[in-house]
Amino acid sequence: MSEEAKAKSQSIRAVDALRALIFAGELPPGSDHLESELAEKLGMSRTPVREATLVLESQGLLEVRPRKGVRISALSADDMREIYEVLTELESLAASLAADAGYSEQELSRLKTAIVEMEASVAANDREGWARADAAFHDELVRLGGNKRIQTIVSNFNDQVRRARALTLHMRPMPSKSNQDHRALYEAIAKGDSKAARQVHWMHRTEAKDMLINLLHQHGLRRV
Amino acid sequence: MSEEAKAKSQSIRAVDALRALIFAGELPPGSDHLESELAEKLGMSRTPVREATLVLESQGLLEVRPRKGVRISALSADDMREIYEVLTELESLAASLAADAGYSEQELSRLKTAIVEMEASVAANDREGWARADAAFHDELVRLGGNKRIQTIVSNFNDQVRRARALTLHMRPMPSKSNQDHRALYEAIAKGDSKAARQVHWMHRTEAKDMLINLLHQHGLRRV
DNA sequence: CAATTATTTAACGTATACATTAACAAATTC
DNA sequence: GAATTTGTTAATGTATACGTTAAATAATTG
Repeated sequence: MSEEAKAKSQSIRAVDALRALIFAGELPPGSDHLESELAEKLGMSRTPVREATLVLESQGLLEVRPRKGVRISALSADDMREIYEVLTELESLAASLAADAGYSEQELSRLKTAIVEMEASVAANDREGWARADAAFHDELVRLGGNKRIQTIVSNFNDQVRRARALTLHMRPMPSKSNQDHRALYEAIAKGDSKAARQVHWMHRTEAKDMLINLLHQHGLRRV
Repeated sequence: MSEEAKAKSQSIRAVDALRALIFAGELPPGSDHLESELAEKLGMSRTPVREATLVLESQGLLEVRPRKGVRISALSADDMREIYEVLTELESLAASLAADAGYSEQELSRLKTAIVEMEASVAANDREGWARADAAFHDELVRLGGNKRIQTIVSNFNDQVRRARALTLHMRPMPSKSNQDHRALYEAIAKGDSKAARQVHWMHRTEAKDMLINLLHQHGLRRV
């Protein structure tokens, strides 16, 4: 019943720690950091840090630039568009697959819970709560799709746009239309209507993408 | 005008060499290899080999299993289905984006060339030639889509199914229907009909997926 | 004799020393 | 004085030594 291995390797610790520092904004987008600095900051030698940077580079969170330090990725609006195009497509596929899988209401309970939480959060004007429930909804949707490759890619890309979402969370209107979309998607999946599920979610994500990109432009956020 | 840096690092050489060994079947799917063996085989120390295995693991070509050696990935029919689902979706998106981009016939010339080559190869009963041209067609399609993230993912996944494609190349009928699909896709892109481009390619890839998976089953290839 | 516990061993994970290389500065040449 | 060359330095890339850990084997106990 133990959760995880307690004794993680330094490399894994380095990956986790660097991710945390990046998400916390302590290693801001566009900033450069030497391996030796990071190693000292994390209290370990360069070796596990190097390994961690390779992993994080493959996930698009940073870029290893020999002799210039690792550079924390900064995304342009265009990068954001590219990522959202992929997210839109793959999540829509996941929605379609989930509908085809013929889940019972029981099996869709987490999806339902997330919807209820989003609605409660909107009513309470709680944006952070809404964002958490929204993330849970999308995670669960992709999980229900059952395709592990989609799960991996979507998870990576969500990490990459995490900052941009956090930045714009308070700039946008309360997402009430969004909640309607989620209910419609839920119904489509429950009914096993894969065409509708795909369509509804595709539109939902496309609107979210346009919203996000407009906000970035309006607020002059060239790279985040 | 020099092509590339001549002096590549050992890590990069290790990535290239291991990929080549995997594709050549010298490191067969499912086989295990110690870091030290690989290091000796490549004539370098463990360090760059370790770094290479991390990169290749992130690309899904192998799996690092502490104290059991790195295991070369072996894909089941189900893995193949997952990968093809993603390939289908993302290539179809690329087709749609390419159609929207409004390319001139000039800019579509490589696509056209690949089509002509595929037709000539079918006429000459040259499967290897057809496979090369088909790969060129798909690569160019994705390039025309213009989304770098799609290019990266599709390239990775193509690497992963490379063996399965090679294995089944001689089991399938000569792909003449396929050539019709390619022409139809070309027309849709040239006309700027993104809906049609997406649809035509989606169906094309879905049929290819079903064909491949059936062949794997029929020939009892449980993992490749 | 089965099951558990100790021992061994081999492979990995990490630190570290050092070689290599690219960026920068200085010096020299034209 | 500009441009090229040379030298310096700092950071990375690589090898290697060694500690750590998990798998396998042997030993022991009930």
